[in-house]
Formats: sequence, structure tokens, C-alpha cells
Amino acid sequence: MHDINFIRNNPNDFDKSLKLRNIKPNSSLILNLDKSKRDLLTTSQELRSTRKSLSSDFSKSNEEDKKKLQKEVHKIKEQIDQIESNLLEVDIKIKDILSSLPNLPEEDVPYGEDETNNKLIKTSGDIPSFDFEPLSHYQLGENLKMMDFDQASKVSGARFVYLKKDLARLERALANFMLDIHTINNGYQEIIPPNLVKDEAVYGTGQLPKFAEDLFKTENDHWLIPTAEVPLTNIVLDSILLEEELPKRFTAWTPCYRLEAGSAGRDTRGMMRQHQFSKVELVSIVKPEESKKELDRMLNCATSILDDLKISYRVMLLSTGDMGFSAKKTFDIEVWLPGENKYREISSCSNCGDFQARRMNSRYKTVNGNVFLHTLNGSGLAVGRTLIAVLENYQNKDGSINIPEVLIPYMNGKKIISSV
RNA sequence: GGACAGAUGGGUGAGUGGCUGAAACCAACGGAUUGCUAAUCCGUCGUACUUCGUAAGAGGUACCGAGGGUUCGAAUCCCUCUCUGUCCGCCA
Repeated sequence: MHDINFIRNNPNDFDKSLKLRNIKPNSSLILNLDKSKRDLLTTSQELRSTRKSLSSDFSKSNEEDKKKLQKEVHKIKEQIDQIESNLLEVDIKIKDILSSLPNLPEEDVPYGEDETNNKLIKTSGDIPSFDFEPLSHYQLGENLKMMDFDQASKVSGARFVYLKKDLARLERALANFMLDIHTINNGYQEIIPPNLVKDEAVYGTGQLPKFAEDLFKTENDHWLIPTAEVPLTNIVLDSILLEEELPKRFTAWTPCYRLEAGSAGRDTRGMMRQHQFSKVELVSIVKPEESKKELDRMLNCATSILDDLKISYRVMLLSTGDMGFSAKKTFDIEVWLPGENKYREISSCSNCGDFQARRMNSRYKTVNGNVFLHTLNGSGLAVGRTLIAVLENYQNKDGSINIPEVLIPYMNGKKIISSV
């Protein structure tokens, strides 16, 4: 949600920033509506004031005056009703516009229409070489008979999978490893959040109202979370925090449910793009002046997982056209997948500034009043895709998989996954 | 699912039609005082929007879970919904 005061005071900056996100200017439309809203508001407040003072005279009046007063107030009431219904209409229009415009990018975000303008920030690790043709994760998984897409499609349809035996264990090992790092080394508080949430929560983080078609909804009007970002960030929904509570850092391992409506035909094979996947999420709630450095910190927390797993990756700064709706600035971490012979996204770390906080009405107390918080979220990491990366990077010629050293304790001491 | 009870400012809690934006107490903050810890006294102490003003500031409106209704006037009466608590039933 955008700050109407900012738009009033900086209409040109607002439009310029929107233009960076390839959106046409909006400020004059918004400000016109805002002007008429305030006119209506002033009128209605004056009428209410009159009504109040007339009413307070009532008990002191004689019978005749009482009748007059009743009549008069009736008239005023009709006017108020009329004006306030207009007011409501204008207010809804303004909110509709404000809540459907994406966040404004930070100054150092490169301009671009799409991912082709993303900027490479760093590359880590060498691209591994194999003395055989490396297989894709689904070939490896199916050969091991630990990844079953056929049965999943009978039971649940396309874009689902059964993981079995050591691969099921590996998924759990990865999640536990990530959670341990983030809670013990990185100061995140572990949470098990609700996986079904209400409209308000999904609105708060910005998936609603624009992106309802990407989400699963229950018959009872709950949404299945598309990411733990939603319940974790909404921990501060509609609340006023004390300064000493900040920063707040939360992590959770949850399933994520996505309809993938716009991606028919894309990544149809394998575990790359599923309706359900698990992810370890990181969320930080910080003071406004601290969000920029918190984003760097969060990025480091996420990349450290891949460093520990000894898998190569690169970090991209997303261009204005490739960023998500709520983000001011986003880094993607892309992991090297030998089976695809390219980098694929495994994490996205975003600073949302006060954009979500305004929608959630989340503030903290300062001596100068209550101030909107800044929120950040990042994957740390997408567990399903990390499993893919481990399989493809640690594969052997015979189709077995070496277990990364840091995961061995989490695999009950096992060092290799094989079908025998 | 059934039967009750409840929802008031940071907290406890008073308030059943007008002088209540809301008592009192606690917490918090500012100050005074006692040599320290503590105690006592005085003061301040909700939010949002808005009007006037360069500003300091001065007004106004709304908000007592949410939304409707009754009334000249609603925290207070009526309706609907949501949530919380207790008991019963069912259940991982």
C-alpha cells in the first residue's frame, strides 16, 4: 500500500518510480480522487458537528422547539447519508488503485522490462565437471525408485510427487539443517505457523487482491499459504511493537501451495515446479533505517546454506521489471544444475520497505509517534529445489548420490544414496 | 455440532440513552523531594482523519470487537457477523 501523503507531496517522483516498473502515471488520478474525498469529508464533518450541537440543545427546549429540532436534524441526516455514501465510493476507488500498484523500487535497482536486465552480483564456486553425461534429478530419482511421479499423478494429478526412502529423508535432513543454521547461527526464531490463512493476511503481504489466481482456496474461505512469508510476516498484523522488540527474525519450514496458473507447459517434468513444495522461509521485521543492511544480512544467511553444501550458485539483483509486487529490492540466488546445464532460482530475498506494514497496519512506538515497520522475506532455501541441486551436483556415474558432508549427521550417518 | 457467558484506552476494570473520548487503579513518561535501593507528591499519558496557520499551535469529526438499525441524541437499546471463554458431544 502506498502512502497517500507521499503522493501528495511528491507526485512526480511517484510517477517516475512507477514508470520504472513499466506502469503508467497514476498520481493525477489519485490526487483528484483524494481532493474530492477530502472535500466530502470536510462537509460531512461540518454537518455532523451541526447535528451534534442541535441535539445537545434538545433536552433544554420546549415541546414546540423540540419538533423543529427533530425536523432540522432529519434534514441534516439525509444530507450526511448522501455525502457519506459518495465519500465511501471515492474512498474505495482510491484504495483499489493504491492497493493494486506495486511497490516503488529502490534507487540502486537496475531498470528493465524483465529478467534479461537482472544484474549479476556474484558467482560462487566453480561449475562442476563430470566425466559422464550428468542426469537430471528426475532421472536420478526415478532410477533410484525414490521419486514417483506416475503414482502421484494418479492420486493428485499433475505437478505432484511422492518422495520415498532416502530421498524423503534427504528432504527432511535439508530442512533440519537449514533450520539449525538459521536458529543457531543466524538468530532467527523458529515458528510453526498456520498453513491456512484469511483474506486479511494474504492482503497484508500483497498476494491479494491482484494475484488470487495463483493461490489455492478452500471451500471455507481460507487460503493455502503460497509461502510461509504470509503467516510469518503477519505475526505483526495490526500491532504496535516496542522499539526493544526489534528486530524480529522468524524462520519456518512449511509446505507451500501454488496453482502455477500462468506456467502451463513450463518445467512440466520433475520437481522443479510443483503445486506443493517445502521451503524454509526467513522473515525479518525491522526499523525503517535498518532494512537495507538487513537485506544484505538475509542474503548472506541464505547463501551460507549453499556454501555449506558446497554447491555453486550466483546472486542476481533483479531488475525493476522482474521484481515481485511487494518488493523494493530483490536478490535472487540461482543454483547450478548440471542436469539442466544452467542456473535456476533457489531463493529470493526481498526488502519490502513499509509496503506490507502499511497493508498490515504494523507499527512500532517511537518518541515521535507510531511508525510503520519495514519487512523483509527470503527463502533460506526452497527445500525441494535444494534437493534437486544436491542430486544433480552430487551424482555418480552409477546413479548413486553422495551425501554432502554437512548432511551426513542428518542422514543417520549415511554417506551415499543408492538403489542397492 | 449443542448450551451458556463475554469483547471498553498499554494492562486491570467502571460505565444501561444526553454534561462520557470515556471513572478508578496499575504500568509508562516528565518534574519535585529524601544522602543510595525504595518511598512520597505534582503533572503528562489512546488512535486515525481533517480544517485553519509559514510555523508554534488552535479547532473539528470518527472510533468502546466488526457491520447494519432504532433515536433529536448510542459504549449504553435492537439485528447480523467475527472472535474469546466455560460446559456437553465428536475427534487427531
